[in-house]
Amino acid sequence: MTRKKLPAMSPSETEILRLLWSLSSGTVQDVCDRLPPGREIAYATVQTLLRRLEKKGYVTHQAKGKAHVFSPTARRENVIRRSVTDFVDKLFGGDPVPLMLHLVDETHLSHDDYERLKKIIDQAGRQDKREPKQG
Amino acid sequence: MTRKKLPAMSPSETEILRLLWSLSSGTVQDVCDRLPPGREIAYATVQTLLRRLEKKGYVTHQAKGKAHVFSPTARRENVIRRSVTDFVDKLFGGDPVPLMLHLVDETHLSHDDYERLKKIIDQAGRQDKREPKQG
DNA sequence: TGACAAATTTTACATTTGTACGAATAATAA
DNA sequence: TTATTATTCGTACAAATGTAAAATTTGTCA
Repeated sequence: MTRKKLPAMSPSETEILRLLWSLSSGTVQDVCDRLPPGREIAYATVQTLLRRLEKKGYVTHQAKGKAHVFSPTARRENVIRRSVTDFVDKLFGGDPVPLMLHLVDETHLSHDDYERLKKIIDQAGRQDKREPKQG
Repeated sequence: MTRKKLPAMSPSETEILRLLWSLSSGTVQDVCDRLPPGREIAYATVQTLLRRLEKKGYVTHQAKGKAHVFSPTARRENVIRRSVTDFVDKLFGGDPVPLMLHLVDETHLSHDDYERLKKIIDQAGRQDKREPKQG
C-alpha cells in the first residue's frame, strides 16, 4: 500500500492533533475542553484547525447527532517520527545525538525514568550488536 | 540582567541560524555555501532570512568591506533550549520522556554513542540523588 | 410546530513565512 | 575614471498560519 505523504502540520495543528490522540476521538467541544489552562483559543479556532487537519489528511470526522466526531487517521507513531525528523533536521542538521544529550542534560528525570531509559538504551545497544547491518 | 525573550524563529530561520553557528560568523555567501546539497534556496532568500533573524534579535551584522558579516547574538544553548521546549510542548504536551524513548528507539546509534549516552545518564541520575531539590 | 440551543459553515483578515527579482551601491580592476 | 562585479536593499507576492465573528443549519424540548 502506497501510504501517501501528508503535508506538514503547523505547530498549532500539531497541538490540536495531540489533544485528539489523547481523546482517541472527540468533538470540537471535547478538544476545547482539553486545552491546558492558560492556552485559550476560541471554539471557532479549534474548529478551523481540525478542518485544516482534515483537509491535510490527518483526521476524519463522522456525524453523530448534530455534532461531528473527529478522529485521527494517521498513526501517531508515524506522525511523531516525521515531526521529530523535521525538527532534528532544522535544529541539529539531522543528527539526533545532540538532542538526546541535551534532553538528558536539561531534563529533571525521576529515578524511574532513569532506570527505564537505561534499560531501553541497553537493549537497543545489545540489539545493535546482534544485527550489525540489517534493513 | 533582564534577558529579553526573543520572538519565535520559523523553521527556515532556524535552519539558517544553525548554519551561522557552525560558521561562528559569516557573510550571506558563506551561509549559502553551507547549505546542504539538495537544499537549494537563492542567495536573496538566505539574505532575507538573515535580515529577519536580525530584526528578531538573533543575529547582528557588521560591515566588512562591501559585505556584511553576520554573527549570532543569542547563545546557542538558550535558543536550543527554547526550541526544544516549544517542540516538546506541542507534540508531547511538555513531557520530554516520550521523546527520549522515541529517539532511543528510532535512532540507529553507534556503539560509542550508546556508551556516551549511558555514561551521561548515569551521571545525571547520580547527581539527581545528591541534589534532591536545589534550584 | 416553533423557539432555542448547539454545532457547523462561511467568510474574513492581519501576520508570518518562503521565496526571490530588480535597483542601487560599493569595491575593484583596468 | 570608468566598466565590472559583488553585495546589499527595497520591494513583492502567493501561500500558510493564527485567530475568530457572523451566518446558517440541525437537533430537541415544550
